[in-house]
Amino acid sequence: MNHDEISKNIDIKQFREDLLNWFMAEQRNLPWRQDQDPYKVWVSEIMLQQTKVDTVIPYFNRFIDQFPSIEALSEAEEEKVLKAWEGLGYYSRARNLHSAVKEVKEKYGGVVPNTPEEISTLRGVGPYTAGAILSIAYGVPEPAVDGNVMRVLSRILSIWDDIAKPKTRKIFEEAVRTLISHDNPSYFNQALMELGALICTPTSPSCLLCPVRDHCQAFHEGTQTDLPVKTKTKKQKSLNLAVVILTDQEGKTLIHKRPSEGLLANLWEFPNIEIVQTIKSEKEQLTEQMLTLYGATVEIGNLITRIEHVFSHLIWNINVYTGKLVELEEENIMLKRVNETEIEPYPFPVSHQKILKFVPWSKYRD
DNA sequence: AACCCGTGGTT
DNA sequence: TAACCAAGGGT
Repeated sequence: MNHDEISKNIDIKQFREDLLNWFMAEQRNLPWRQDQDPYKVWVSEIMLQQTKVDTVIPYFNRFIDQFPSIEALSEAEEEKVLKAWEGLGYYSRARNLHSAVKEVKEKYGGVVPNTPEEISTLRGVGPYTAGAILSIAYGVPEPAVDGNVMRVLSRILSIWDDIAKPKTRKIFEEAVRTLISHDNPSYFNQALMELGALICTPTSPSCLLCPVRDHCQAFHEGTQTDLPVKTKTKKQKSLNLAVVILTDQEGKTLIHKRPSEGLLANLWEFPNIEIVQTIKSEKEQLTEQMLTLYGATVEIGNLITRIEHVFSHLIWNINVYTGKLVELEEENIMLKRVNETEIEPYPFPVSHQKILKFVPWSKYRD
């Protein structure tokens, strides 16, 4: 959709004016809108990926409090960064941000780069985030196309391409390049997203309150709830896990650091295995696998609870057992023996925070 | 391109 | 309640 096709249906100048006037009057007062510090804009944009504003606010405030600058974050230990991210999900965002901030410190003298080419090389900064930081922090007229923008513009411009397809984003980027205000790219991009969050919502948009409904083709044609077109996602797969809370002779409990790649990378958990359908019981499988995986000789006790945890793409059905640690072949960096007072610094995913509630700490408290 | 990667709120 | 949704990126 090029400039001529768009200007045929829309008075672009009037559209910008209506959108910006609405944003200046109605924008929410958010912590990352206090200033245009590129570092804070960056942190907020990473946290806001696939995550609601209300969820991000407390995390953002604590994170900036703890790591107020590029300098501070670049000197932090990864374990501390993951702990600050604990519960937010998509933990590779935290590890990528940490790594990219170190790179900005070393390679760019601590100054976030202000060109699309340079900023896009940073880990975790894709097309959306690059455009968001450049426009919001530096006033560069780059598109920042997220789910909101695709929903809003699919309605305004009556675009029926499937927004689930990766290449569709380019269509919207071209549209934004035509529409964007060069006087205020920051407010223009934020206004499109704010409109998507507050007015032009997915299921029941508040068209009667919309500042740009006069420009909206979908509103004119009554197709606003048919747009955007988005094909279905496939449903999650289910996995059966057995977790064991192993207690040693001193009454300490064993925790394990997950691998540095894949699901919940570098987070801590209780020893666990995937249960497969065989003749062997769960307890037998646990006993064997604890030896194979951890070099741990164990006696499995009772099933103490069952927990379900839903991820975006899979479901864990977890059976939680108690157990005794009889012998550990070797002490390992990836294995730690902890008691209740020592557990706090370790970052756990929410799935294991649920399990944490069932650890029988009281059994060996003095 | 298709799949992996979390979590919590809404419908 | 199952499905959907939210300021996406990496592989």
